[in-house]
Amino acid sequence: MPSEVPTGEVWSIAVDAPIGPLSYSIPASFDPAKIVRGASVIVPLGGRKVPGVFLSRNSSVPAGVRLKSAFEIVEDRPPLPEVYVEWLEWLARYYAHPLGQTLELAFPPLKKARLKKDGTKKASKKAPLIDVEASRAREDHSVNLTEQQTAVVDAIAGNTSSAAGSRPGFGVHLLFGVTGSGKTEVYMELIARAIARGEQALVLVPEIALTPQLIERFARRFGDQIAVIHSHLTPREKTDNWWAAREGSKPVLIGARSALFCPLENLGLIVIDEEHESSFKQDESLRYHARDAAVMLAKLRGHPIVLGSATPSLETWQNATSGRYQLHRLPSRIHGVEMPQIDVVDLRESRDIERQAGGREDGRPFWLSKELHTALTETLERGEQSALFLNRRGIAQAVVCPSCGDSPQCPNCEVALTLHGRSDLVCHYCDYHESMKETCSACNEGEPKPLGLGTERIEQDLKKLFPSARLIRMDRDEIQNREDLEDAISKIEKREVDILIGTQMIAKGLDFPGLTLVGLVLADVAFNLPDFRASERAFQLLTQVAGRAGRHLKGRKGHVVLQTYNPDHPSIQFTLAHDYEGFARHDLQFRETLGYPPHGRLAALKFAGPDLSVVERTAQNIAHLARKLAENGKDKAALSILGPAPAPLSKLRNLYRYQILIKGESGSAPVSSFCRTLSEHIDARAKDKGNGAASLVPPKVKLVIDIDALHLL
DNA sequence: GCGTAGCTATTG
DNA sequence: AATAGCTACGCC
Repeated sequence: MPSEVPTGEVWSIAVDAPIGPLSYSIPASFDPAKIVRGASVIVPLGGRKVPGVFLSRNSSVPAGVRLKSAFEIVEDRPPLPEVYVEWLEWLARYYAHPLGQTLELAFPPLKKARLKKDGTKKASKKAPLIDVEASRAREDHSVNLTEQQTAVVDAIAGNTSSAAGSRPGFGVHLLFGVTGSGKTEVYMELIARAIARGEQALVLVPEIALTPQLIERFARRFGDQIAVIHSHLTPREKTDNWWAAREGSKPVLIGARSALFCPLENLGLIVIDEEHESSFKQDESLRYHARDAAVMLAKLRGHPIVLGSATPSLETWQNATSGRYQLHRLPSRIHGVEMPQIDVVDLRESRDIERQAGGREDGRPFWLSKELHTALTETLERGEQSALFLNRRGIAQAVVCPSCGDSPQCPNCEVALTLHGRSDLVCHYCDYHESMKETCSACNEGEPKPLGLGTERIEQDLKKLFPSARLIRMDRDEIQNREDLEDAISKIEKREVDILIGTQMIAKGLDFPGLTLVGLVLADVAFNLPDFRASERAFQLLTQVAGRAGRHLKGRKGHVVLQTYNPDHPSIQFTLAHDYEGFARHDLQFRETLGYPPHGRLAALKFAGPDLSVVERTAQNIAHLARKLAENGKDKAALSILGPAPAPLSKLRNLYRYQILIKGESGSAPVSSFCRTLSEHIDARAKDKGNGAASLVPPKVKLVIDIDALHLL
């Protein structure tokens, strides 16, 4: 009470720390015009200075608190538009993340020593005006859309063509079409119309798809009117692009997930391409799903959002077929290109395919069927390109001692070590590696033998089998950064490669005219995971990989050879038939019987800590609390608490992992609000510690709440 | 006696 | 998340 309150004004400010908003007094020296909800301000917290955001004027000063004064308004940060504040408040609530740390995402990073600097943003201001004329010119390039494409554009943007007509209101539109059906042209026409209305457009794509090719494609249509944000830009480039979009000098912003947080005053359209991609879900800090968050933003702002995919997530498909979203189909590949021919090879039938590392008379390695061998040979002879896909790196999945059955495990993780090179045993989850011993270290007798298959082994075998073929391997061992990826892509485009071997890295978005054969070496890898979404991911992956074949062939189909031990698996059967809708019907039915999303919602409570028994006990305690809360709550019938159970990967990087799943029935989400309640109880118990109540989550155990969790491993 | 590594509690 | 404050230990 000694510090006299300078102006009497007290504001609730969301600070950049994992705590709720706090109250601060505002010095009289502050420009009253700048003290507005959404403005960025620097405040004292503990012994330091942190950024915060004005929320609201406090009518009453909290009792028993010595207020501190805010330091200064951050001049080089534009205040957040109200609609963005509301959206970020929703995000923070829904995903149970501290508000201050959520709001912070909507600003450019703060300079460490932030004194008055005036130059920073003016530099970026000058850039915009230059290009307007040039981009005008490009706008005039009218693009010929097919009838179907035009119909979709009109359905989304309203029939009045680009003339400044009425603005289309909120609506979620699923653009459902195979690769090559022309989704991008639809996006671009919608964007062009938004620009014509004087609005901005935001395009989100998976980070991996944010290639120069993609940018170029948009640049050809929109010239310098586009800003791009992704994680591989330098901080300077990022800041420049952020400002160009923020100030509206570039009407189009293309970016990965995080670009969603750039506040665009005139935003009138959002496009989420490849909406099913799981990389749209952030797996740390604010665990948001960019697609869902974008839908909420569009709703608050009142404009359309377009989700595009050939294999929509079942969540989106459910919404589209139930009428919540609008479904638009682009049924055929344009320019008369046909879907590839997919042949299945049943690995159970071909006895000669059994693991005989030595190979066979014709020199074929054990993993290569006669059918795929023939197809490869013929494709090589035609001078065309092939791609072999296997979602597994290395030489062998594990090594096993033939005399005692032991196989070396990672000391830090609960997984087998993978063989790389001649004798390198590597853990795919941490950086651990050791060299393979001559004799088994468990029994001192047997000589460890490689078991299973990886891309590196495929490459080795192919080198022997086709000595003159030019091979390239694309997996995380070979392609470490963007540059590697671009080099590889350009090599393939220049036809300096005959056979491409890769993991799912090659599944996404790559489009090579010379590629006519795709071999799926072991399709089973995709769906043999202990996750209820494994079938969905497998179907999407297999369909995408298969779709790489013959994308530019005329009068002939691309060829896909799919090797599997489970030819009857739904993921495979529906892939063969190019039948997404059949797959969706099938898998949705399965999900319904178990009450899994999209029938209801799911949240995961994930525990990790160095001591197994402590982690287990903590999980049990929280599960107990959760069950008690669920019983008392009004939604008790709609909620079920599953577990705790060890996570499928029960130990990673020396941390033991447990999980509790919170499952809520269909309808809107009580799951999120239940988790918030639960989290509040846990926090409250932690505060009560003084009274002898032990904290529910001991310091060594980390608990994260993952709303709408996507990865349950 | 002091210096410090590790752990806890707190932030208006 | 960052930090100030506290405790237990190590050292000459």
